[in-house]
This record gives sequence, structure tokens and C-alpha cells, in this order.
Amino acid sequence: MLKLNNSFYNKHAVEVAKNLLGKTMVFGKIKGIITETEAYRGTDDEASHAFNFTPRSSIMFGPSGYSYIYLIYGMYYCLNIVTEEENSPSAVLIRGLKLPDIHLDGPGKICKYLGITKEHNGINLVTDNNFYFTEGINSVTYSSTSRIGIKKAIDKKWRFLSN
DNA sequence: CGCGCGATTGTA
DNA sequence: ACAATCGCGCGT
Repeated sequence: MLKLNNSFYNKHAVEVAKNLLGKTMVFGKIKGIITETEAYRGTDDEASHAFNFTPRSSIMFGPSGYSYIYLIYGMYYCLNIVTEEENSPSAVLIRGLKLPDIHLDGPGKICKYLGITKEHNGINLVTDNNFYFTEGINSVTYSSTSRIGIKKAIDKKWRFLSN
């Protein structure tokens, strides 16, 4: 299957979040279809980690196509993909993944099930041979809502679910 | 250097 | 409705 390259990731985070629906995620031997995403941007998004530049969010200020993985509530990891060009801080959170045998619903569940930890932070998803994304389902329809678990920027409907 | 809290989830 | 659980980020 055709691997997604930097021209795919180097776009507006909202655009990439929509486009990732129906794409295939490959992590080692495991392959799944992305069913839910959320976009986060720094400059105009109060809810984003990159609203302020910090050591943790610095990767979101870097070039697109890298994994951004952080620990939340002291026990769950969340997987993001950095989007847009350098100094345009943004990322897409992977919230839903459909595997052949199970549908993982929620970012914490995905990382726990696949064994994704902070060890996998900062991986180049374009060049890596173990962790990357490929084309998947051709035509995907979706709906959008406010993002889950945040109190700020509720007006932004940047959560996307495939139908 | 101390302390409150979070892009979550399972259980009551 | 709430506990689990800990590193980050901001204030002192």
C-alpha cells in the first residue's frame, strides 16, 4: 500500500485530520483503519498544547510527519501526528482505530492496546519502516463535532468521525 | 522547588 | 460522579 509522504502531512491540521479518516495506520505487524481524529493548532487555538511554546510542545513547532506522544492523567498515552510547516505549530490526535478484530475508541485505548509509549515520541513517520501510515479506504464521509475533554475553544468543530 | 491539573478511562 | 496516577508547566 502507498505510504503517506510529507506532502500529505504538510497541510493545515484540520485538512490533515479530515484526510486521515479511512487511512491505514501501520505499527509493527498491526494494521488498522483510522476512524476518528482531532486537529490542534497553536497560534489560534487555546486548547492546543502548542498555544504556548514549551519543551513538551516544541515538537509541534517542528516539521510535519513526526509522531507526538504525551502522557495524560499520569496513565494514558495519546498519539498525534505533527502537521504543517516548521514554526506553524499543529498536530492531529488519533482517537479511533478499527482493527480486524476490535474497534479501539479513544486515544488512551489505542496506545495501551498497541503498546505505544513515550519511547515512540519524535519518530519520522515518513521514513520509518515500523511505524507509518498508508492509503486505505477510497471515499470516506465524515461528521464533525467539538473536541473531547477540553474546556477551551469549544466553538471549534475540529473532531472528525468517519461514517 | 512545590503544587495543581490534564487532548482519559473504568468503575460505582 | 469519581478515583487512578504522574510529568508538565507555571508561580514562588
